[in-house]
Amino acid sequence: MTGQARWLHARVLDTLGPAITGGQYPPGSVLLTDELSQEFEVSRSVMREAVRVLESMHLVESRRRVGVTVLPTEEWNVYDPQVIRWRLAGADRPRQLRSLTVLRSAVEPAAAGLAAHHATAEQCAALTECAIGMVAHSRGQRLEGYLLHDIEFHRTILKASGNEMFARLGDVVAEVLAGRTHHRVMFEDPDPAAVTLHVKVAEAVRERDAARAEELTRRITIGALDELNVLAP
Amino acid sequence: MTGQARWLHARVLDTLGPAITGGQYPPGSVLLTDELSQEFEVSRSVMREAVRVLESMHLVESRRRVGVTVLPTEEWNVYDPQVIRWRLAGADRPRQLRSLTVLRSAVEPAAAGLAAHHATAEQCAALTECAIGMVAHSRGQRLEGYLLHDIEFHRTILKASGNEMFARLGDVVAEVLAGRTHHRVMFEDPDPAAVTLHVKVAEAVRERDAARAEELTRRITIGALDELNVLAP
DNA sequence: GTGACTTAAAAGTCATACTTATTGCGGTCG
DNA sequence: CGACCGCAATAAGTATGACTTTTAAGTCAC
Repeated sequence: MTGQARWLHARVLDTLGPAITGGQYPPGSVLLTDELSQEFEVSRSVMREAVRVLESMHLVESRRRVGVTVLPTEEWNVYDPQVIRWRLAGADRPRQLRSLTVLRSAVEPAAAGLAAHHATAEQCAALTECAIGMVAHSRGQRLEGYLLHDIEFHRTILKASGNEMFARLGDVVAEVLAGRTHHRVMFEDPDPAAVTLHVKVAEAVRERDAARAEELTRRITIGALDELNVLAP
Repeated sequence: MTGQARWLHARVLDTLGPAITGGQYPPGSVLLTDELSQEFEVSRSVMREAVRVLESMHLVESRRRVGVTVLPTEEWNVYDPQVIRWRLAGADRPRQLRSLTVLRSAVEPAAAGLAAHHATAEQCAALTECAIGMVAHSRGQRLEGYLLHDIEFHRTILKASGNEMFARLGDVVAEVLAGRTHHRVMFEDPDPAAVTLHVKVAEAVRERDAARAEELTRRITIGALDELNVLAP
């Protein structure tokens, strides 16, 4: 996903970010810029830029004569896609997946309702196509293909809502869906009920039935929550 | 709110950030680090740190031999509290308030439902106190006092939900409520119906009635949306 | 024990020299 | 005339050293 970052400060962040969100430096820990720059074998300027980025994510706070202090979890910018990725890669992935799924279950039904009003003809077509793709990949251990269509489906709904805040959650939902798929027993086909629901949502949006789109999407997200409760009670 | 920032790079951001989100440098514009550092009379290192922060917010992208390019709006980290503040201070404040209010109307009812399950005794007490405070300040042009209790009420609900993603929206909601109050005709008292609803939500949470808390909160947010539609149709 | 003074540690700032990637130009060859 | 290749100009990236500022913490006198 991130791949070998081009810039030094980004490469430092690839290590330091996950280390902080992963609890390797618990809140209250003090880091020293000079020490870190030696440890990572980069210049102070590079390390300072990395610290600035961490600071803008409210992961750390830099104070004179003290150092760089790791902030308590409540301060973190947990909506920052980078922070989300770091945390999903870490130890408290299950906890993270749960809170994100709860967020989904609040947002996506509302987004679907709005999408029924605002979706363009192209978006309606895209939804139908995604749903068809999901049906086509719903049997025979073709989870990767299924996942791609699933992600695109939800992304399209969020975008078609016409609300910028909803649209920006597309990446988050993609991470959640990918995380779920990749940590499930891989020979298990997706729930047929969920597939049907997606097809019906596409239908409801196309027919401008907001209430139905919202209700059907709610059932999808409730299903996702139930699944989590079964896997990690 | 921000007040004279201690660090130079932060002072640069206080000007440059709003300039970008405000459309003064439209997407595609190219900035040069050297020029900027002269313009702001800071060293290149300071300007580079500022650019790194903007980059981490996905407002700009830095490329060798080209410069610092302003990214299209869809790329921006619109959940970053700083970005939200910058945009609320700018020209498209109404548009921004609307999309945030829609987000509220999706999230807050769900949060209230969860709060009914998870709120501690202290949080229940705080909610009741806030509601009482709102009632007490609901007449006679005491909007500032009303606002403070209103903000605290919603912050408490979001926190009491027990979901970290919801909790982190407390600041956003605070900004929205403040923005709404400060741009309304100031001699108008708050809607009595809204006040009553808050009292009832506090009651429902205390009595662990999730469905009622959710429904009542939904009415509050629908009211907020209606209000927006009246003021800016 | 309290308060004022001193000190030292760490981040912040600045200037400069140097490296590296990339774009765009210009020239050559097909 | 167009396509391709290589060169040079440019702007960001990196490294380093000198200096400033803030502030925690220790010390000394009262």
